[in-house]
Amino acid sequence: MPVRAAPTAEHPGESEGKNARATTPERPYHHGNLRTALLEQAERTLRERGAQELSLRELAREVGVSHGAPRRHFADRQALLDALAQAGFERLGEQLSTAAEGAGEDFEPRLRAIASAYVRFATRDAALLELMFAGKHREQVPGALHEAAEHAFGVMLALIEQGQREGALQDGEPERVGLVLFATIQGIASLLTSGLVREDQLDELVADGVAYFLRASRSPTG
Amino acid sequence: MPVRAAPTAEHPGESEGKNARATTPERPYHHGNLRTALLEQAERTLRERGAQELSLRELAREVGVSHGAPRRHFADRQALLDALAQAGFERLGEQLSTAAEGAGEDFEPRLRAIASAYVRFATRDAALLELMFAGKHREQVPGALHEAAEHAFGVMLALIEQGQREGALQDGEPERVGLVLFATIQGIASLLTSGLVREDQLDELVADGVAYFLRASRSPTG
DNA sequence: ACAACAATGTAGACTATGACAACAAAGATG
DNA sequence: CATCTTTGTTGTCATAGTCTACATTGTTGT
Repeated sequence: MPVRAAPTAEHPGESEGKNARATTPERPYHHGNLRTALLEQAERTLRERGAQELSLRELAREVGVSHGAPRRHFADRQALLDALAQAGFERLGEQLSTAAEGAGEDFEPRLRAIASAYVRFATRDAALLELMFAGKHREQVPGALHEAAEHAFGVMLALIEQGQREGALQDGEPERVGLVLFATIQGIASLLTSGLVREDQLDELVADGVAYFLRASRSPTG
Repeated sequence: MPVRAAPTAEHPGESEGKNARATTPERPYHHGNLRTALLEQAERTLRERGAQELSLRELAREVGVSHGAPRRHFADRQALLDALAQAGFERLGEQLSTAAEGAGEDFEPRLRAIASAYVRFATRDAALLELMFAGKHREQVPGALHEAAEHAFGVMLALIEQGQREGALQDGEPERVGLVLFATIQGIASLLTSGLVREDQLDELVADGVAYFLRASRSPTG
């Protein structure tokens, strides 16, 4: 079902050259920044209908481009999903950063702010977060994705180091301490997106998680 | 591509009645317990190639049944996935139970055993665990699935209550305390399946997580 | 025994998708 | 302005999910 009747060399269509402009909005042959447009539309669909519903062909249609076009920017469907996940980690990193900065200088408020921001992200973009942590038990985790994830984790690391400098947290490898915190928060997000905890239990759970982490970090090492 | 050339009323085949047995293994028209067979094969494929690769038609082929047959047992693909997730939660619950029982009577060893068992499950059945926590941000979480999940969580709850009776944990709603523990462990599993932590970091991380939980539970409430 | 009836499988059709290849159009480059 | 590269387009193929009509078997009530 060609949208416009295949203009071959023999049948140059209605010679929609530089003048015929009445019939169609006359989209240019080249989209301009198709890749970005696809990613944006994909993010919308992802949020509204989940990853399973994401179809390259449908995206192409929605963006107003032929079904083969996306292939120039994403080798296959998985490549698109990876790009989405990467963008997700970058956005998450930014949101964690701004949350931390917006919470003042002190360690504890910053910690709470980061945890809240993380969970807020999970609430608003559940499907995206799922995608970001979808291991796919895939052998090849693309480098760029891993890097973006590390960067988001880096925000937490910096916070841990601040906590240690201020004496609120015990010393020790920041990565190791950070992973425990990261796991707790991501676990809460996981319980949320899976529907095992309701949204109205969230604040309490986040507060509890942070409180446990802080309390443990102040106790003598066992 | 019919495996056996469509025996219609006009062409009753070679009248493969009760005697003709030389040509084919002669599968009975009714499989007997197709549902189970499908689930088992699905679990294998899930473990080896992930959920994305799961195809009803391929399952049907592998089990030796026509492509429409699965429909009698699973309304659609999602129903199969839900059944897999449910079975997963049931199996997880069992494994947590046996781990706890096998660890003696004391609270702390039991806690460690449960955490280890959980993470072992995540290691062996990463794709399945992903499926179990795939929120699908679906409005309708099937009741049976939710029930199975609650049951698995119940094993943790019982442990929490034991800890409280023995004074190892503070008092408080067990559900609330349990969620923090659950989140931490599931978060670790999440980091694992997503590839953000390597398998050789696991033991340490689990030990840390449990230690944090225990230490926090013994400190004065903040 | 046997005649409905329900449960389970089969076969075919339809649409959609992802992936690929051959071709067309526009930009970039010298 | 000729050539090369990038980006889109169109057509094709295999496969999947889903639905419908039909076949076979098991079950049940009489």
